Amino acid sequence: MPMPGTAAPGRLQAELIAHGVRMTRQRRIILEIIESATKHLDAGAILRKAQAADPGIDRVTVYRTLTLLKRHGLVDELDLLHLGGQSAHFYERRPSRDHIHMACLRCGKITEFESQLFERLKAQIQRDCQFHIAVTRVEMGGYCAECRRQPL
Amino acid sequence: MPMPGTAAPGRLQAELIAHGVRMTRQRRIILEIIESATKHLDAGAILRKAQAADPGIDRVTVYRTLTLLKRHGLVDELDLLHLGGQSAHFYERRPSRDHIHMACLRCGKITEFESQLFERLKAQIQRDCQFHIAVTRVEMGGYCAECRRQPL
DNA sequence: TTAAGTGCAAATATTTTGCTGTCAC
DNA sequence: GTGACAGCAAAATATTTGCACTTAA
Repeated sequence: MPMPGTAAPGRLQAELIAHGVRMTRQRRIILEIIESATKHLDAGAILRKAQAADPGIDRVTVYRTLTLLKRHGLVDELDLLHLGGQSAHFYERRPSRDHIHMACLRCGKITEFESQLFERLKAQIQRDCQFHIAVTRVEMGGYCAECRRQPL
Repeated sequence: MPMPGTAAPGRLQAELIAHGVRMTRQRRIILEIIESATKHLDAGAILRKAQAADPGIDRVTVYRTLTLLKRHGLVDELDLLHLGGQSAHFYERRPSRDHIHMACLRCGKITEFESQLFERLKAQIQRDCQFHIAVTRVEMGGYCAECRRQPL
């Protein structure tokens, strides 16, 4: 049984192929990196991991693959509130259920949280605003339980 | 009576002064632009408006003022899902009540929405996750009522 | 075979930093 | 008067584009 949030290996690859997209050695590597990531990666981190598997992979290929995945709605793009002054984007496989990202402004930890209330909020928006939601991005900055216990 | 979402003119300036921040001609211009904005502005748009009022104002001054405002929690930074391939950030005065940003992926219109359900969601997170929320950023991409009525 | 994809180089976009002179308080 | 601020130049970071070669289907 897959862990929550984890999908069968090769799933992204299968979905892209189902969308009629051509599969290449470079894409397989990049998809595998995104699928097996245990934390949020930015384009630079994906590039570094990809080059560890195949030194010839170019930065541009990473960006183009990310664009492709976004276009097919298979990954979500996050900013995670630009912790640490970063202005890069982070990527994650689109989850089956939307979740909220909590970024600790002190230790930088990112926590994810699913909530039935959030599902209700989306339903309310779709109904009251006649707005059809395709993608959501919820980021909250604050202070995590651990940091709140520590002295300043 | 002020319009919803609108504050007394000079309010940002007063708040910065109250925080012990030095007030300059350039800052006054930039603050006034942010306060009177009717839509979300990015740094470039703020710069252009500022230079219309005072051609000597430098881009760097705009960025430094935005950093200052963020540090004092007086503006929020948004990405608005990078509609149109932008990668710039947008800024808005921090509202008294958090709201959700809805970005139409077809016409680009940004709509804001306040919801008691969202307040409940935040309360749930603070309670269940022991996470103290300092700033929120909620962006939803989708299709607005008008665009849904139009033929493709 | 051939349309799509890759790598390389260069360009673009956005934001930040170092430094020197200026101004708010 | 002095420490914070502004402008200028340059750098750093992040991402995109043009083009010739390669490859998946």
